[in-house]
Amino acid sequence: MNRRQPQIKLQAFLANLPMFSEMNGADLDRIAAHTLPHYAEKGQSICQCGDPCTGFHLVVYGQVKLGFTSAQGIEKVVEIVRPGQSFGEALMFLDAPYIVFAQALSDSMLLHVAKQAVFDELARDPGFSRRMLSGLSRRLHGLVRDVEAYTLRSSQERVIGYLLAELRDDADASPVEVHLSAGKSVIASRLNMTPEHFSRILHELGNAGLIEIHGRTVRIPDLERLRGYRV
Amino acid sequence: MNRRQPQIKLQAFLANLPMFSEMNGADLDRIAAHTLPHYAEKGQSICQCGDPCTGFHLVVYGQVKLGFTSAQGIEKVVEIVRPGQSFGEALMFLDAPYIVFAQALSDSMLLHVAKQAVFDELARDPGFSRRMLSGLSRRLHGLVRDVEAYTLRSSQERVIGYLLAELRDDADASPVEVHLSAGKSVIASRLNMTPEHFSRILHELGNAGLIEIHGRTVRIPDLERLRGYRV
DNA sequence: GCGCGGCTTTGATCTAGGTTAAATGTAGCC
DNA sequence: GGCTACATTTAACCTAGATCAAAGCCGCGC
Repeated sequence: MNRRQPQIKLQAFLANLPMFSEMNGADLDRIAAHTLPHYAEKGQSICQCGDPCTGFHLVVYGQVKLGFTSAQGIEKVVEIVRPGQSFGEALMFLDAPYIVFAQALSDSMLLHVAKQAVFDELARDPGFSRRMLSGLSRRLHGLVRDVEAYTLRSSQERVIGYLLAELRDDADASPVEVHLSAGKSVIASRLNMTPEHFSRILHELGNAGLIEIHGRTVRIPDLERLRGYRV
Repeated sequence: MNRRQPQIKLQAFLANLPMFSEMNGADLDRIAAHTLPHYAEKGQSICQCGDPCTGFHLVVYGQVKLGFTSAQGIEKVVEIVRPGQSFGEALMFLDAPYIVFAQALSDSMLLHVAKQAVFDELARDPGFSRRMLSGLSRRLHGLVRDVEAYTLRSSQERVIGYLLAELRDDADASPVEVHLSAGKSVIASRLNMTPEHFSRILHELGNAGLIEIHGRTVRIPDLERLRGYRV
Protein backbone atom coordinates (compact mmCIF):
# COMPACT_ATOMS: atom_id res chain seq x y z
CA MET A 1 0.00 0.00 0.00
CA ASN A 2 2.36 2.69 1.18
CA ARG A 3 5.33 2.59 -1.13
CA ARG A 4 7.66 3.99 1.50
CA GLN A 5 6.79 1.44 4.17
CA PRO A 6 9.27 -1.27 3.12
CA GLN A 7 12.02 1.34 2.75
CA ILE A 8 11.51 2.62 6.29
CA LYS A 9 11.42 -0.87 7.77
CA LEU A 10 14.58 -1.73 5.91
CA GLN A 11 16.53 1.09 7.51
CA ALA A 12 15.13 0.26 10.92
CA PHE A 13 16.26 -3.34 10.49
CA LEU A 14 19.75 -2.31 9.40
CA ALA A 15 20.07 0.16 12.28
CA ASN A 16 19.65 -2.69 14.74
CA LEU A 17 22.58 -4.68 13.42
CA PRO A 18 25.97 -4.19 15.08
CA MET A 19 27.49 -3.47 11.68
CA PHE A 20 25.25 -0.48 11.00
CA SER A 21 24.65 0.70 14.54
CA GLU A 22 25.69 4.28 15.23
CA MET A 23 24.95 5.23 11.64
CA ASN A 24 22.88 8.33 11.05
CA GLY A 25 19.83 8.53 8.81
CA ALA A 26 21.71 9.71 5.74
CA ASP A 27 24.25 6.88 6.02
CA LEU A 28 21.48 4.33 6.38
CA ASP A 29 19.68 5.81 3.38
CA ARG A 30 22.77 5.33 1.24
CA ILE A 31 23.14 1.71 2.33
CA ALA A 32 19.43 1.03 1.95
CA ALA A 33 19.51 2.40 -1.59
CA HIS A 34 21.87 -0.43 -2.57
CA THR A 35 20.09 -3.15 -0.64
CA LEU A 36 17.71 -5.63 -2.22
CA PRO A 37 15.39 -8.04 -0.44
CA HIS A 38 15.47 -11.66 -1.48
CA TYR A 39 12.99 -14.33 -0.48
CA ALA A 40 14.09 -17.96 -0.56
CA GLU A 41 11.88 -20.97 0.03
CA LYS A 42 13.02 -23.91 2.10
CA GLY A 43 15.61 -25.87 0.16
CA GLN A 44 16.21 -23.13 -2.37
CA SER A 45 19.77 -22.23 -3.29
CA ILE A 46 20.88 -18.69 -2.49
CA CYS A 47 24.29 -18.86 -4.04
CA GLN A 48 26.50 -21.57 -5.41
CA CYS A 49 30.13 -22.35 -5.11
CA GLY A 50 31.88 -20.51 -7.94
CA ASP A 51 29.40 -17.63 -8.20
CA PRO A 52 30.99 -14.20 -8.35
CA CYS A 53 30.51 -12.00 -5.30
CA THR A 54 28.60 -8.75 -5.79
CA GLY A 55 27.96 -7.88 -2.17
CA PHE A 56 27.09 -9.61 1.07
CA HIS A 57 23.96 -11.22 2.49
CA LEU A 58 21.99 -10.58 5.67
CA VAL A 59 19.39 -12.97 7.06
CA VAL A 60 16.24 -11.16 8.19
CA TYR A 61 14.22 -14.25 9.09
CA GLY A 62 14.55 -17.96 8.44
CA GLN A 63 17.77 -19.94 8.41
CA VAL A 64 20.53 -20.49 5.87
CA LYS A 65 23.19 -23.18 5.76
CA LEU A 66 26.64 -22.61 4.29
CA GLY A 67 28.67 -25.60 3.19
CA PHE A 68 30.85 -27.26 0.60
CA THR A 69 30.31 -30.23 -1.61
CA SER A 70 33.14 -32.70 -2.17
CA ALA A 71 34.08 -34.09 -5.56
CA GLN A 72 32.13 -37.24 -4.57
CA GLY A 73 29.03 -35.17 -3.83
CA ILE A 74 29.31 -35.37 -0.04
CA GLU A 75 28.07 -32.24 1.66
CA LYS A 76 29.59 -30.59 4.71
CA VAL A 77 27.82 -27.76 6.55
CA VAL A 78 30.26 -25.08 7.76
CA GLU A 79 27.80 -22.69 9.31
CA ILE A 80 24.14 -22.21 10.06
CA VAL A 81 23.30 -18.54 9.61
CA ARG A 82 20.44 -17.08 11.65
CA PRO A 83 18.43 -13.87 11.62
CA GLY A 84 20.62 -10.82 12.19
CA GLN A 85 23.71 -12.65 10.97
CA SER A 86 25.43 -12.14 7.66
CA PHE A 87 27.75 -13.95 5.27
CA GLY A 88 29.93 -13.28 2.26
CA GLU A 89 31.64 -10.11 3.52
CA ALA A 90 35.16 -11.46 3.21
CA LEU A 91 34.71 -12.31 -0.45
CA MET A 92 33.94 -8.68 -1.26
CA PHE A 93 37.46 -7.73 -0.25
CA LEU A 94 39.12 -10.51 -2.17
CA ASP A 95 37.37 -10.33 -5.52
CA ALA A 96 37.12 -14.09 -5.30
CA PRO A 97 34.17 -16.33 -6.19
CA TYR A 98 32.24 -18.20 -3.49
CA ILE A 99 33.93 -21.31 -2.15
CA VAL A 100 30.83 -22.39 -0.26
CA PHE A 101 27.20 -22.67 -1.27
CA ALA A 102 24.29 -21.14 0.63
CA GLN A 103 20.89 -22.79 0.86
CA ALA A 104 17.73 -21.87 2.80
CA LEU A 105 16.91 -24.35 5.58
CA SER A 106 13.46 -22.84 6.00
CA ASP A 107 11.49 -20.16 4.17
CA SER A 108 13.74 -17.16 4.60
CA MET A 109 14.12 -13.50 3.85
CA LEU A 110 17.53 -12.09 3.07
CA LEU A 111 18.94 -8.72 2.17
CA HIS A 112 21.68 -8.31 -0.39
CA VAL A 113 23.87 -5.27 0.23
CA ALA A 114 25.86 -4.28 -2.83
CA LYS A 115 29.64 -4.21 -2.60
CA GLN A 116 29.78 -0.63 -3.85
CA ALA A 117 27.62 0.69 -1.01
CA VAL A 118 29.94 -0.96 1.49
CA PHE A 119 33.08 0.33 -0.18
CA ASP A 120 31.72 3.86 -0.36
CA GLU A 121 30.80 3.79 3.27
CA LEU A 122 34.18 2.39 4.30
CA ALA A 123 35.89 5.29 2.54
CA ARG A 124 33.59 7.74 4.29
CA ASP A 125 33.25 6.42 7.83
CA PRO A 126 36.16 5.05 9.90
CA GLY A 127 33.65 3.86 12.50
CA PHE A 128 32.06 1.62 9.90
CA SER A 129 35.49 0.22 9.01
CA ARG A 130 36.06 -0.59 12.64
CA ARG A 131 32.74 -2.40 12.96
CA MET A 132 33.46 -4.29 9.76
CA LEU A 133 36.87 -5.31 11.09
CA SER A 134 35.27 -6.43 14.35
CA GLY A 135 32.74 -8.48 12.45
CA LEU A 136 35.36 -10.23 10.34
CA SER A 137 37.54 -10.79 13.39
CA ARG A 138 34.67 -12.41 15.24
CA ARG A 139 34.08 -14.70 12.27
CA LEU A 140 37.78 -15.58 12.12
CA HIS A 141 37.85 -16.27 15.84
CA GLY A 142 34.85 -18.55 15.55
CA LEU A 143 36.43 -20.45 12.69
CA VAL A 144 39.63 -20.98 14.67
CA ARG A 145 37.51 -22.37 17.50
CA ASP A 146 35.85 -24.68 14.98
CA VAL A 147 39.20 -25.90 13.74
CA GLU A 148 40.19 -26.59 17.33
CA ALA A 149 37.00 -28.58 17.87
CA TYR A 150 37.37 -30.55 14.62
CA THR A 151 40.97 -31.46 15.23
CA LEU A 152 41.29 -31.82 18.99
CA ARG A 153 37.90 -32.82 20.35
CA SER A 154 35.99 -36.08 20.11
CA SER A 155 32.55 -36.24 18.54
CA GLN A 156 31.01 -36.47 21.98
CA GLU A 157 32.79 -33.34 23.15
CA ARG A 158 31.64 -31.50 20.04
CA VAL A 159 28.02 -32.50 20.70
CA ILE A 160 28.21 -31.37 24.32
CA GLY A 161 29.88 -28.14 23.20
CA TYR A 162 27.11 -27.56 20.69
CA LEU A 163 24.34 -28.08 23.21
CA LEU A 164 26.00 -25.73 25.68
CA ALA A 165 26.62 -23.11 23.00
CA GLU A 166 22.97 -23.23 21.96
CA LEU A 167 21.97 -21.98 25.39
CA ARG A 168 23.56 -18.58 24.83
CA ASP A 169 21.63 -15.93 26.71
CA ASP A 170 19.07 -18.40 28.06
CA ALA A 171 18.73 -18.85 31.78
CA ASP A 172 21.50 -20.80 33.44
CA ALA A 173 19.18 -22.04 36.14
CA SER A 174 19.90 -25.70 35.84
CA PRO A 175 16.91 -27.45 34.33
CA VAL A 176 17.20 -25.98 30.81
CA GLU A 177 15.69 -26.90 27.48
CA VAL A 178 17.51 -26.51 24.20
CA HIS A 179 15.56 -26.54 20.98
CA LEU A 180 17.49 -27.85 17.99
CA SER A 181 16.85 -25.20 15.38
CA ALA A 182 17.71 -27.41 12.41
CA GLY A 183 17.29 -31.03 11.38
CA LYS A 184 19.59 -33.48 13.10
CA SER A 185 21.42 -34.36 9.88
CA VAL A 186 22.26 -30.71 9.31
CA ILE A 187 23.57 -30.32 12.86
CA ALA A 188 25.51 -33.57 12.55
CA SER A 189 27.20 -32.28 9.39
CA ARG A 190 27.94 -28.94 11.06
CA LEU A 191 29.65 -30.94 13.85
CA ASN A 192 31.47 -33.02 11.24
CA MET A 193 29.95 -36.40 11.91
CA THR A 194 27.35 -38.67 10.33
CA PRO A 195 23.69 -38.44 11.35
CA GLU A 196 23.95 -42.01 12.65
CA HIS A 197 26.82 -41.17 14.91
CA PHE A 198 25.13 -37.99 16.14
CA SER A 199 22.03 -39.98 17.00
CA ARG A 200 24.07 -42.56 18.90
CA ILE A 201 25.90 -39.91 20.92
CA LEU A 202 22.67 -38.17 21.84
CA HIS A 203 21.36 -41.49 23.12
CA GLU A 204 24.55 -42.26 25.02
CA LEU A 205 24.24 -38.92 26.76
CA GLY A 206 20.60 -39.77 27.41
CA ASN A 207 21.52 -43.13 28.94
CA ALA A 208 24.09 -41.41 31.14
CA GLY A 209 21.25 -39.24 32.46
CA LEU A 210 22.86 -36.05 31.18
CA ILE A 211 20.09 -35.11 28.78
CA GLU A 212 16.53 -36.11 27.87
CA ILE A 213 15.57 -36.09 24.22
CA HIS A 214 12.06 -35.28 23.12
CA GLY A 215 12.15 -34.92 19.36
CA ARG A 216 13.97 -31.68 18.65
CA THR A 217 13.89 -30.58 22.25
CA VAL A 218 16.73 -31.54 24.56
CA ARG A 219 16.27 -31.12 28.31
CA ILE A 220 19.37 -30.69 30.40
CA PRO A 221 18.65 -31.52 34.04
CA ASP A 222 22.07 -30.49 35.33
CA LEU A 223 24.17 -28.04 33.32
CA GLU A 224 27.29 -28.38 35.43
CA ARG A 225 27.26 -32.13 35.13
CA LEU A 226 27.05 -31.89 31.33
CA ARG A 227 29.84 -29.28 31.28
CA GLY A 228 32.15 -31.50 33.28
CA TYR A 229 31.32 -34.79 31.55
CA ARG A 230 34.22 -36.78 30.07
CA VAL A 231 33.89 -40.10 28.22
CA MET B 1 76.79 2.43 15.48
CA ASN B 2 74.34 4.79 13.86
CA ARG B 3 71.40 5.04 16.24
CA ARG B 4 69.01 5.85 13.42
CA GLN B 5 69.93 2.86 11.28
CA PRO B 6 67.48 0.37 12.82
CA GLN B 7 64.68 2.93 12.66
CA ILE B 8 65.22 3.52 8.97
CA LYS B 9 65.42 -0.18 8.17
CA LEU B 10 62.26 -0.76 10.15
CA GLN B 11 60.27 1.64 8.03
CA ALA B 12 61.71 0.19 4.84
CA PHE B 13 60.65 -3.29 5.96
CA LEU B 14 57.14 -2.13 6.82
CA ALA B 15 56.77 -0.28 3.54
CA ASN B 16 57.27 -3.55 1.66
CA LEU B 17 54.36 -5.31 3.34
CA PRO B 18 50.97 -5.23 1.63
CA MET B 19 49.43 -3.89 4.82
CA PHE B 20 51.59 -0.76 4.90
CA SER B 21 52.19 -0.28 1.20
CA GLU B 22 51.07 3.07 -0.17
CA MET B 23 51.77 4.70 3.17
CA ASN B 24 53.77 7.91 3.15
CA GLY B 25 56.81 8.62 5.31
CA ALA B 26 54.89 10.34 8.10
CA ASP B 27 52.41 7.44 8.37
CA LEU B 28 55.24 4.94 8.51
CA ASP B 29 56.99 7.02 11.17
CA ARG B 30 53.93 6.89 13.37
CA ILE B 31 53.62 3.11 12.99
CA ALA B 32 57.34 2.59 13.49
CA ALA B 33 57.23 4.63 16.70
CA HIS B 34 54.95 2.00 18.20
CA THR B 35 56.78 -1.01 16.83
CA LEU B 36 59.22 -3.07 18.86
CA PRO B 37 61.59 -5.73 17.56
CA HIS B 38 61.58 -9.09 19.30
CA TYR B 39 64.13 -11.85 18.83
CA ALA B 40 63.10 -15.40 19.61
CA GLU B 41 65.38 -18.42 19.63
CA LYS B 42 64.31 -21.73 18.17
CA GLY B 43 61.75 -23.33 20.45
CA GLN B 44 61.08 -20.16 22.41
CA SER B 45 57.50 -19.19 23.14
CA ILE B 46 56.33 -15.90 21.67
CA CYS B 47 52.92 -15.82 23.23
CA GLN B 48 50.77 -18.27 25.11
CA CYS B 49 47.14 -19.17 24.97
CA GLY B 50 45.35 -16.86 27.40
CA ASP B 51 47.78 -13.93 27.09
CA PRO B 52 46.12 -10.56 26.56
CA CYS B 53 46.56 -9.01 23.13
CA THR B 54 48.38 -5.69 22.99
CA GLY B 55 49.03 -5.52 19.26
CA PHE B 56 49.92 -7.83 16.42
CA HIS B 57 53.10 -9.62 15.33
CA LEU B 58 55.06 -9.57 12.10
CA VAL B 59 57.69 -12.13 11.18
CA VAL B 60 60.83 -10.51 9.72
CA TYR B 61 62.92 -13.67 9.44
CA GLY B 62 62.66 -17.19 10.79
CA GLN B 63 59.48 -19.18 11.20
CA VAL B 64 56.73 -19.29 13.81
CA LYS B 65 54.12 -21.96 14.45
CA LEU B 66 50.65 -21.20 15.79
CA GLY B 67 48.70 -23.96 17.47
CA PHE B 68 46.56 -25.11 20.34
CA THR B 69 47.15 -27.60 23.07
CA SER B 70 44.39 -29.96 24.13
CA ALA B 71 43.49 -30.70 27.73
CA GLN B 72 45.50 -33.92 27.35
CA GLY B 73 48.56 -32.00 26.23
CA ILE B 74 48.27 -32.91 22.54
CA GLU B 75 49.44 -30.15 20.26
CA LYS B 76 47.88 -29.16 16.94
CA VAL B 77 49.59 -26.71 14.59
CA VAL B 78 47.10 -24.38 12.89
CA GLU B 79 49.51 -22.28 10.89
CA ILE B 80 53.17 -21.89 10.06
CA VAL B 81 53.93 -18.18 9.77
CA ARG B 82 56.74 -17.08 7.48
CA PRO B 83 58.68 -13.88 6.88
CA GLY B 84 56.44 -11.05 5.74
CA GLN B 85 53.39 -12.67 7.29
CA SER B 86 51.65 -11.57 10.44
CA PHE B 87 49.38 -12.92 13.15
CA GLY B 88 47.17 -11.72 15.97
CA GLU B 89 45.41 -8.91 14.13
CA ALA B 90 41.91 -10.25 14.70
CA LEU B 91 42.38 -10.36 18.44
CA MET B 92 43.06 -6.61 18.54
CA PHE B 93 39.52 -5.94 17.37
CA LEU B 94 37.92 -8.35 19.79
CA ASP B 95 39.66 -7.47 23.04
CA ALA B 96 40.00 -11.19 23.56
CA PRO B 97 42.98 -13.16 24.86
CA TYR B 98 44.96 -15.47 22.57
CA ILE B 99 43.32 -18.81 21.86
CA VAL B 100 46.46 -20.18 20.22
CA PHE B 101 50.10 -20.17 21.26
CA ALA B 102 52.98 -18.98 19.09
CA GLN B 103 56.43 -20.57 19.19
CA ALA B 104 59.55 -19.98 17.11
CA LEU B 105 60.43 -22.94 14.86
CA SER B 106 63.84 -21.46 14.14
CA ASP B 107 65.76 -18.43 15.39
CA SER B 108 63.44 -15.63 14.39
CA MET B 109 62.99 -11.90 14.43
CA LEU B 110 59.54 -10.44 14.92
CA LEU B 111 58.05 -6.99 15.16
CA HIS B 112 55.30 -6.14 17.59
CA VAL B 113 53.05 -3.34 16.39
CA ALA B 114 51.03 -1.82 19.22
CA LYS B 115 47.25 -1.87 18.99
CA GLN B 116 47.04 1.87 19.51
CA ALA B 117 49.18 2.66 16.47
CA VAL B 118 46.90 0.50 14.33
CA PHE B 119 43.72 2.01 15.73
CA ASP B 120 45.00 5.56 15.22
CA GLU B 121 45.93 4.78 11.66
CA LEU B 122 42.59 3.15 10.93
CA ALA B 123 40.80 6.29 12.09
CA ARG B 124 43.06 8.39 9.91
CA ASP B 125 43.42 6.43 6.69
CA PRO B 126 40.56 4.60 4.94
CA GLY B 127 43.10 3.00 2.61
CA PHE B 128 44.74 1.33 5.59
CA SER B 129 41.34 0.06 6.73
CA ARG B 130 40.80 -1.46 3.33
CA ARG B 131 44.14 -3.21 3.37
CA MET B 132 43.48 -4.47 6.88
CA LEU B 133 40.08 -5.79 5.76
CA SER B 134 41.73 -7.49 2.78
CA GLY B 135 44.28 -9.09 5.04
CA LEU B 136 41.70 -10.45 7.46
CA SER B 137 39.55 -11.63 4.58
CA ARG B 138 42.45 -13.51 3.08
CA ARG B 139 43.06 -15.18 6.43
CA LEU B 140 39.40 -16.10 6.76
CA HIS B 141 39.34 -17.51 3.25
CA GLY B 142 42.40 -19.62 3.99
CA LEU B 143 40.84 -20.98 7.15
CA VAL B 144 37.66 -21.93 5.32
CA ARG B 145 39.82 -23.81 2.82
CA ASP B 146 41.54 -25.54 5.73
CA VAL B 147 38.20 -26.56 7.21
CA GLU B 148 37.24 -27.96 3.82
CA ALA B 149 40.47 -29.96 3.69
CA TYR B 150 40.14 -31.24 7.26
CA THR B 151 36.54 -32.34 6.84
CA LEU B 152 36.26 -33.45 3.24
CA ARG B 153 39.68 -34.62 2.10
CA SER B 154 41.65 -37.73 2.98
CA SER B 155 45.09 -37.50 4.54
CA GLN B 156 46.65 -38.38 1.23
CA GLU B 157 44.79 -35.59 -0.55
CA ARG B 158 45.90 -33.13 2.12
CA VAL B 159 49.54 -34.16 1.68
CA ILE B 160 49.33 -33.78 -2.09
CA GLY B 161 47.60 -30.43 -1.63
CA TYR B 162 50.34 -29.30 0.71
CA LEU B 163 53.13 -30.25 -1.68
CA LEU B 164 51.42 -28.48 -4.56
CA ALA B 165 50.74 -25.39 -2.45
CA GLU B 166 54.39 -25.22 -1.43
CA LEU B 167 55.37 -24.67 -5.03
CA ARG B 168 53.68 -21.27 -5.18
CA ASP B 169 55.62 -19.00 -7.50
CA ASP B 170 58.21 -21.67 -8.34
CA ALA B 171 58.58 -22.80 -11.89
CA ASP B 172 55.85 -25.11 -13.14
CA ALA B 173 58.19 -26.80 -15.55
CA SER B 174 57.54 -30.35 -14.53
CA PRO B 175 60.58 -31.69 -12.71
CA VAL B 176 60.24 -29.55 -9.57
CA GLU B 177 61.76 -29.76 -6.13
CA VAL B 178 59.92 -28.76 -2.98
CA HIS B 179 61.87 -28.09 0.17
CA LEU B 180 59.95 -28.82 3.37
CA SER B 181 60.52 -25.71 5.39
CA ALA B 182 59.71 -27.29 8.76
CA GLY B 183 60.21 -30.63 10.47
CA LYS B 184 57.97 -33.42 9.30
CA SER B 185 56.16 -33.69 12.63
CA VAL B 186 55.23 -30.02 12.46
CA ILE B 187 53.93 -30.36 8.92
CA ALA B 188 52.06 -33.53 9.87
CA SER B 189 50.34 -31.69 12.70
CA ARG B 190 49.53 -28.76 10.40
CA LEU B 191 47.87 -31.31 8.08
CA ASN B 192 46.07 -32.87 11.04
CA MET B 193 47.69 -36.29 11.06
CA THR B 194 50.35 -38.14 13.06
CA PRO B 195 54.01 -38.02 11.99
CA GLU B 196 53.83 -41.80 11.44
CA HIS B 197 50.93 -41.47 9.06
CA PHE B 198 52.54 -38.57 7.23
CA SER B 199 55.68 -40.64 6.77
CA ARG B 200 53.67 -43.58 5.43
CA ILE B 201 51.82 -41.41 2.92
CA LEU B 202 55.02 -39.83 1.68
CA HIS B 203 56.42 -43.31 1.08
CA GLU B 204 53.23 -44.51 -0.60
CA LEU B 205 53.48 -41.58 -2.99
CA GLY B 206 57.12 -42.46 -3.44
CA ASN B 207 56.27 -46.09 -4.29
CA ALA B 208 53.69 -44.90 -6.78
CA GLY B 209 56.48 -42.98 -8.51
CA LEU B 210 54.80 -39.63 -7.89
CA ILE B 211 57.54 -38.17 -5.74
CA GLU B 212 61.11 -38.87 -4.66
CA ILE B 213 62.06 -38.11 -1.08
CA HIS B 214 65.56 -37.02 -0.18
CA GLY B 215 65.46 -35.90 3.44
CA ARG B 216 63.57 -32.63 3.48
CA THR B 217 63.62 -32.28 -0.27
CA VAL B 218 60.81 -33.74 -2.34
CA ARG B 219 61.27 -34.08 -6.08
CA ILE B 220 58.15 -34.14 -8.22
CA PRO B 221 58.91 -35.65 -11.62
CA ASP B 222 55.47 -34.99 -13.07
CA LEU B 223 53.32 -32.22 -11.59
CA GLU B 224 50.20 -33.05 -13.57
CA ARG B 225 50.31 -36.67 -12.53
CA LEU B 226 50.52 -35.66 -8.85
CA ARG B 227 47.67 -33.16 -9.32
CA GLY B 228 45.41 -35.78 -10.81
CA TYR B 229 46.31 -38.66 -8.47
CA ARG B 230 43.45 -40.37 -6.62
CA VAL B 231 43.86 -43.25 -4.16
C1' DG C 1 -7.98 -41.66 8.88
C1' DC C 2 -4.60 -43.29 5.40
C1' DG C 3 -0.59 -43.50 2.99
C1' DC C 4 3.54 -41.43 1.13
C1' DG C 5 8.25 -39.52 1.54
C1' DG C 6 11.57 -37.76 4.25
C1' DC C 7 13.81 -37.86 8.50
C1' DT C 8 15.78 -40.59 12.53
C1' DT C 9 17.17 -44.66 14.85
C1' DT C 10 19.33 -49.25 15.35
C1' DG C 11 22.35 -52.90 14.43
C1' DA C 12 26.18 -55.18 11.95
C1' DT C 13 30.29 -54.55 9.75
C1' DC C 14 34.34 -52.09 7.88
C1' DT C 15 38.32 -48.96 7.60
C1' DA C 16 41.25 -44.80 7.78
C1' DG C 17 44.08 -43.40 10.62
C1' DG C 18 45.84 -43.54 15.51
C1' DT C 19 48.76 -45.92 19.12
C1' DT C 20 52.57 -48.29 20.80
C1' DA C 21 57.05 -49.66 20.56
C1' DA C 22 61.34 -50.47 18.65
C1' DA C 23 64.81 -49.63 15.07
C1' DT C 24 67.22 -46.32 12.38
C1' DG C 25 68.80 -41.95 10.93
C1' DT C 26 70.80 -37.42 11.51
C1' DA C 27 72.62 -33.16 13.58
C1' DG C 28 75.08 -30.90 16.68
C1' DC C 29 78.75 -30.84 19.81
C1' DC C 30 82.76 -31.87 22.41
C1' DG D 1 85.66 -39.31 15.11
C1' DG D 2 82.36 -40.72 18.59
C1' DC D 3 78.21 -39.38 21.79
C1' DT D 4 73.99 -37.65 22.98
C1' DA D 5 69.54 -36.11 21.79
C1' DC D 6 66.13 -35.77 18.81
C1' DA D 7 63.69 -36.72 14.36
C1' DT D 8 62.07 -40.15 11.29
C1' DT D 9 60.77 -44.68 9.83
C1' DT D 10 58.81 -49.32 10.20
C1' DA D 11 55.82 -52.76 11.80
C1' DA D 12 51.96 -54.78 14.55
C1' DC D 13 47.86 -53.82 16.43
C1' DC D 14 43.63 -51.05 17.86
C1' DT D 15 39.73 -47.91 17.96
C1' DA D 16 36.62 -43.94 16.79
C1' DG D 17 33.74 -43.20 13.71
C1' DA D 18 32.07 -44.33 8.83
C1' DT D 19 29.27 -47.19 5.89
C1' DC D 20 25.55 -50.15 4.72
C1' DA D 21 21.15 -51.89 5.40
C1' DA D 22 16.83 -52.22 7.48
C1' DA D 23 13.31 -50.64 10.50
C1' DG D 24 10.61 -47.01 12.83
C1' DC D 25 8.56 -42.47 13.09
C1' DC D 26 6.39 -38.33 12.00
C1' DG D 27 4.27 -34.66 9.59
C1' DC D 28 1.53 -33.61 5.66
C1' DG D 29 -1.58 -33.78 1.89
C1' DC D 30 -5.63 -35.98 0.33
